[in-house]
Amino acid sequence: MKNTGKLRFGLCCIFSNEPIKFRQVTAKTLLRYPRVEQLSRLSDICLHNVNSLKKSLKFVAENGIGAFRILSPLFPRFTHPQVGYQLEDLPDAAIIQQVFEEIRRFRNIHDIRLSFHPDQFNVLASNRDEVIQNTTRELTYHDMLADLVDAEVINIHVGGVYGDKESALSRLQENITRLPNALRSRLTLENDDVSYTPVDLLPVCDKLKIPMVYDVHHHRCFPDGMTEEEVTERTISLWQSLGREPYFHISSPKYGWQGNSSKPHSDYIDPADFPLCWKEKNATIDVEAKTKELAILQLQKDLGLSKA
DNA sequence: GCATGTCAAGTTGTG
DNA sequence: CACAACTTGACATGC
Repeated sequence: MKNTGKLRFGLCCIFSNEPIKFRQVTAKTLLRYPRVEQLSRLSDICLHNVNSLKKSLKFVAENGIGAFRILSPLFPRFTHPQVGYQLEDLPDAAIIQQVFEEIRRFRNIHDIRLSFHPDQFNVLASNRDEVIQNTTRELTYHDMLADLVDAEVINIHVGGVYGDKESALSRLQENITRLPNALRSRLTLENDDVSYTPVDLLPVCDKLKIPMVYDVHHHRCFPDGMTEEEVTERTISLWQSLGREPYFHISSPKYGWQGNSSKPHSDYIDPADFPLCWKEKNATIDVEAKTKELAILQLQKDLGLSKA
């Protein structure tokens, strides 16, 4: 993989101002129609969404943004037990494949780093077999998409503690080692704001050779005794030991840092929240903010990293 | 049109 | 116990 040797920012999933939209459909709606019509509706949406993805990468490349997080329901309800489907079931499968091909080429030429962040239902530490099976199915879907677009990272949280963190972490490790190799090589673990800190995750990541995505906002919400500098260095060495570029997340809290249980993301990133030790690093930083691409462009400006 | 309730899924903390 | 929060609102319905 090409490496620019610079800090790059990542846009998460959707746009604020830019007229690029992704479509959705619920299982409930689909279930009102016979299978043939379900597939035809799904095909329309999937084709629309891959075209939107292509536009997204174009925007990203034109604006000096180096990474893009792809929204999980790019193919809505793909793994749903009643209405789930395969790519080849869709009437537009061939065209969709062709758009994927264009996306892969574009990504490669412009060195755009692609990732996924499967949502909170994916819990590899669960003590319920059903949850593990659903998670595995969902991660396999993400891995298929990752193949189609040449994405590097599938990033998840550990999830629950179940009153015993050691056991949960050991189940996590057990379940990770059972995943197919290709999927495992894309998997990353992210520290969260209520249960698992970098202190919890780094030893597991070292052992399994799974890199950690360091979310500094979560770390500030849920500190663990390590400094931001220490975690940054450990994160970098983990990724570098695998020959890969480190991955960070940044966001600003909407209602300040006062002991507020509710911590929605702010519209923009306060440059004061950007860790000094991240500057000059060779790393990718996903920007999690309500105003999406506007927040990235503003942050690039604030930090003197604008394209121009 | 526009306002409002709903959507597959897990887990936790707050009020 | 109900609900919001989490990486992200969009969609369906009813007026």
